[in-house]
Amino acid sequence: MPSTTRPGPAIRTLPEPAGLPEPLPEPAVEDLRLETVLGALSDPLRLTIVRKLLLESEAFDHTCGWFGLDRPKSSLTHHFKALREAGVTRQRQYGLERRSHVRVADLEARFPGLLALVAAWTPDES
Amino acid sequence: MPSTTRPGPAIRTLPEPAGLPEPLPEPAVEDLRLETVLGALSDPLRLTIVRKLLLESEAFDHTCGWFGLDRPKSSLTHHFKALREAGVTRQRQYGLERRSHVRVADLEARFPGLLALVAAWTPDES
DNA sequence: TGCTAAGTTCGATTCTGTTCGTACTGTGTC
DNA sequence: GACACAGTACGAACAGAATCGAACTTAGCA
Repeated sequence: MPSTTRPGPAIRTLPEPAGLPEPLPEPAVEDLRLETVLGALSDPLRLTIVRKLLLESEAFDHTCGWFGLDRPKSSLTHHFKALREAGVTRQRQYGLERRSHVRVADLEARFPGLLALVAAWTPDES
Repeated sequence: MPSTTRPGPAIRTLPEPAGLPEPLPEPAVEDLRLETVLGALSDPLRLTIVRKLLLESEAFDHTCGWFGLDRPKSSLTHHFKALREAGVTRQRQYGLERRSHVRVADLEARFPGLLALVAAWTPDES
């Protein structure tokens, strides 16, 4: 049992820099479910996204386009939404763009070590 | 890249106690894929199975029946097979019974910390 | 004002997984 | 030998997820 189970009524956001746009709807830290997060990460494309965010950025948010994924936009919307709704990423709307970053602190608090596995992952080289 | 990528033609089994029945077909350690393992673990019933194996046994193998799962046999066969084919569990045939245990060493070698998350998991209490 | 670009929404299709009934297989026992 | 029992195999029904085209929304800009 995580000791963070009872911080009262679901807090949705974390203290982050400042004056940023509101994050799009996402599960609160204490509502993160292992099975849901694992499900979101059980897809190579989404692993690619999260790993790229972990390794090649972490400065700050990135747009869909930044990833250079060769898929139609509607497919990307789908996957980014899946990641966000599982609680893996946080998305913010900056004008036209929707930028994402990994909820490192939240995930590390609830599932320590999980992100390290994602960072160490390599796509199937077959 | 895992450094264990080229031990020649896939070795299928590990040195275990002795004179045990051959394990049913399973992926070799170096063929374990994160996305596949996560997919296998993204199901509450299978998380229950693996967690129970980790916490309440680890002495040695257990039959399907031992888990006391309230599902038809054909469903259980399906889930146990999914776990085995993903490389999470190893199964051996003992006469009539098919017994399972978690491939702790293999998983720990490839995905360190993952099993700890499963052990810490609790079913949705809603 | 009207274009362009980022991304969404919707809906259709396809794929994959789950669930489970029924029939089957093989071992041990009386 | 015949029965019970653990578990599989097969196949159908269903559910949910992936994929993606097409039409839409909206901010910024010329």
